[in-house]
Amino acid sequence: MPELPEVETTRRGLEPRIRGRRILRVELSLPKLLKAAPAGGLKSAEGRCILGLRRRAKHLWMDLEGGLTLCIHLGMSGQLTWWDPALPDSPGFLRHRHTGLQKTAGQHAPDAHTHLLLHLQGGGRVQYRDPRQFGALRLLPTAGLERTPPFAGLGPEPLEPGFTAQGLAERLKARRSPLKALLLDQAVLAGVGNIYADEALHASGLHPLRRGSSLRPEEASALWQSLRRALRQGIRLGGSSISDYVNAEGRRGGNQEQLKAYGRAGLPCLRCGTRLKRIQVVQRSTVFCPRCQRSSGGSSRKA
DNA sequence: AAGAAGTCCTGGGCGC
DNA sequence: TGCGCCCAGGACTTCT
Repeated sequence: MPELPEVETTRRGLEPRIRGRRILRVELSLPKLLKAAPAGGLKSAEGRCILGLRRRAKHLWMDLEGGLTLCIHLGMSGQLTWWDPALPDSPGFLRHRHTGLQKTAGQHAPDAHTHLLLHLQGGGRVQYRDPRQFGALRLLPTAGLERTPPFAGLGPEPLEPGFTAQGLAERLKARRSPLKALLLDQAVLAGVGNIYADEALHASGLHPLRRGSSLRPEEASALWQSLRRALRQGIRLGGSSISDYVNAEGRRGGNQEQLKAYGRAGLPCLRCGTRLKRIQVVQRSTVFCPRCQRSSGGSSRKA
């Protein structure tokens, strides 16, 4: 599931290849992905130069000349890749696990799940592939983008210097929801999803059902630090490839092998050896260590 | 107003 | 070998 580190990895891989290039033609084969656009639809992007690629939360913002920005959200299975006409295509997605074969690395030709192509001047194209179709495309005015729905309500960027432990504590202390729900709430802080929420809670020794209002200042500080560490590590290792995620070159990340909680239910905790438990919190699978992440620790209540 | 629940969608894993 | 069931989940909408 592309969260902040995966989206940032995609941005870093793609931006140098597309900045300063002109979009010649746009092909959108799944129109329902387009949630907002001028009257001309995505055709309005044709002929415009790409000025840069920014990230806000889990969104990618492709700034175009003439004051428009193509906003891309990868949903949970979105892949935004660069296709180079000079390179060979990989043979495809091979069966893995039982056979020991991996998904082949490298660029892939468009298939039935490729919903958007941006053909650039001079050859090459940006490809958007999204098997589960949870992604979203928007073509919006660049000016005031931060104040435009659905971006207006986003919380702070957890890796920005302005995001402090005190700031996180402030945001959590008025809330009675479970920590897990608060970390997933993009209005509380932006860019965290199920993987990094579980990792940060495990690293900070906090039970996912602890209520935000129950945190002592030092616990909020620990969570702040764990969160930033988990996100930074995710970026450093090129993201977590759990199901579909690949970077701009079509390659898998390396962080999935470093995860200590997410996806490890029933396996021993890497810190204390206790079997990790899985519970549901706000309809999301949540893995934690019943020993390292105790629900007590002050004023929390059983939920 | 915060919080809970329903919705979209398809590939993969599993049981039979 | 193959069918069908169920799960995974980001964020929007709807409801209490």
